[in-house]
Order: sequence, then C-alpha cells, then structure tokens
Amino acid sequence: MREPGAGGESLLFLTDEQLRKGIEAMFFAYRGFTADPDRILDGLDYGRAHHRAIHFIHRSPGTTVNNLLSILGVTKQSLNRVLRTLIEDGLVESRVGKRDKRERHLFLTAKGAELERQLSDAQRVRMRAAYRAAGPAAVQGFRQVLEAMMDPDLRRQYQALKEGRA
Amino acid sequence: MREPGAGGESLLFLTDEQLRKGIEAMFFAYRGFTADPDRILDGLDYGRAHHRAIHFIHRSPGTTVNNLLSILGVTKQSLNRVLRTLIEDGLVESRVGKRDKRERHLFLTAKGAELERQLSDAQRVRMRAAYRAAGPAAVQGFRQVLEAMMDPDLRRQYQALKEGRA
DNA sequence: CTTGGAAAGTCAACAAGGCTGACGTAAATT
DNA sequence: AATTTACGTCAGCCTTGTTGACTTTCCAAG
Repeated sequence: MREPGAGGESLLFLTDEQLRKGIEAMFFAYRGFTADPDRILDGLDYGRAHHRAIHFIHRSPGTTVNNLLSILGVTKQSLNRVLRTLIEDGLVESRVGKRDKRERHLFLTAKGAELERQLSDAQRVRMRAAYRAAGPAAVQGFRQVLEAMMDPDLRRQYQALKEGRA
Repeated sequence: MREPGAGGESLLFLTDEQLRKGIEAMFFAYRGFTADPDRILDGLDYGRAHHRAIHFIHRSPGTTVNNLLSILGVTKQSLNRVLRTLIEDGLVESRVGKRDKRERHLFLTAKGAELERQLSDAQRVRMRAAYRAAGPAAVQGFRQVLEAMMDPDLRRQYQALKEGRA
C-alpha cells in the first residue's frame, strides 16, 4: 500500500473535492438513517431523544443516569425530561441504587423492550439493505472511516459498547 | 440464518450484532462530524441550520429558495427564518430572477464566503484525518454504504451535486 | 461524630429550530 | 380572466437543547 517517490499512492482521495463529497454523503445518509424510526416515533408522543435513550438502556441494562449522560452527550436536565416521560409511560423502570442510593439504575420494561424492538427492527432493515448492496468489504471500510471520524472520547465509549463491556 | 450451499461468502456481516455496531458507529461519528463547525458557530449567533444553508448556497450559487428547500428537507418558514438573518447580516445576497421574477437566486457575499471557508475548512480537517487513517479502499466502502443508506430521492439529489450538475 | 463538599438527580425557565396553518403579493401559466 | 407557482410573513406550537438553583445522598477531613 505504499509507493514510489513521495508519500502516497495517489492521494487523490484526499482532495477537497473528494472530502466534500464525503461530507455531503454523511449529511444525506444521516437523514435516511433516522427516517424510519422517526416515522414510528411520530405516531407516538416521542422523538429522537427518546429513541436514543431507549436504545442505550437496552444496550446496557441497569446503567445509571450519569452513564447514559456521558454516552448521549447532553445535559442531565435534558435527559431527565425524556426519562421522566418514559418512566411515567411505563417504558423504563428506574431503581434506586443498592450500593449508592444517589444513583438510579435504568431498565426497559416489557413495554419498553417492545418499542425498542420495533424501532431497531425498522432501522436495521435499511441498514441491512445498505450493507447487502455494498458488500462486506465496503462495510468494513465504512466502519473504519466512521471510527476515525469520532472524537477520541466518543471512540472509547463506542469501543466499550462494541466489545460488550457495557 | 443462512443456508450453507447457497449464495453467500459468509453473510456474517449482516447479523443483527454487526448492524447494531454500524448503527452506533453512525451515531457517534455524526457527533464528531458536526462538532468542529458547531464550535465555530457557537461564537457567532448562528447554528447548524445556518451552516447547512451556507454550505449548499456555496455549492450551488444562484440556487433558488425552492431548490434549497428540497435539498434541506425543511419547511420554507423554517428556512426563511435562517435565510433572513443571513441576508440581514450580509452573508447572503438574494437576487430577483431575471427569467422568472418570482424566484430569488441566492449567493454568498464575500463575507459569507469567508465564513463558509472557515466552516468547511474545520470540517475537512477532521474528514481528511479520518480518510488518511482509513485509507482509500476504506473510503470507497464508506461512500458506497452511505449512498446505499439514502432515501432514493435524496440519493438523486446527492448524485446531482456530486456530478456537478447543480 | 460532625460538617463541608461533591455527586446524582429534579424543577423552572429560556432559546433554537423544527412544524402547521393562514394569508398576501407578484409573476407565470392556462 | 382565473388559476397556479414562488416566495415571504405572522402566529403559535413542540421537541430538545441550554443554564441556574435546589434537594438528597455519600464520603472524607477535621
């Protein structure tokens, strides 16, 4: 993968023009990425923020509010509002910590898990179609570039989730 | 989930687990993607909505309001609010159409172009680092998967931009 | 043991930026 | 002449971000 003369085998993929295409691709793709769950959420009284909370509680059952905060990157007040409605509606259960009573441990109820499945099914359908259309090699590249784009802090969070150590 | 003899060289990359990783990668990467411009915008009185308008006006100088609307996928009221402040602040110029006087053609002023450069420079720095780290093959896969994720309508918009026919 | 601070969570109020609906105007099209 | 199109605007609503102030709980230093 290395080459003669200067530094690069054709660094043409690093031109401003190529980068611009990548930037626009991210913009348009993200719209598609969120479109299907958004449609489901629209019917209910929920929004994208609720989806994110549900997703990560599902991923890491028993996680604390603080933990969730650092993953979502919003203020606790903002998260709290979302969490409150989810708890009121019986989708999320909040248990006072055994060891540290200041902490609240979060779990999806059966009803919450049901909505989670519905949302992630919808999102996966599109994702699977895209993966299948692009093929395994492309998917690997896709993941590599995305990881390289993350802030270091978030990359660590992502990798922790990825490897199952919630 | 797969039948042995049939079509697939290991379709393991289509498992729910792999898809979930891709979904989370999109989430975390998009945060990084917008982080640098957001920091710049924060200082000024602008937000992400202004950035998007500026970006696409820069990309397609002379584009009409309607055109921009269909690319951004927001309502005209929403866009108008953003556009109004940009025009008031002298970053964007709106010229009445020559052929069709109902239309307004949008252009960046020198000042607008200056901000655009600042914003896209910041965004490109990260993008370039990610591309370089991942390599050209990964970048190609990245773009392929993103394109496959887009809604068909948006994909058409994206390809039109990509090919320069604004 | 007490006390002072830090940490987790809650409440209140505000802002950005989406949205819908209604309306006005000028220009183009039928 | 009537209708449609492109654009702008006013009013009001919702979601989801923000900051500031407050309570409860925990822990560590005196």
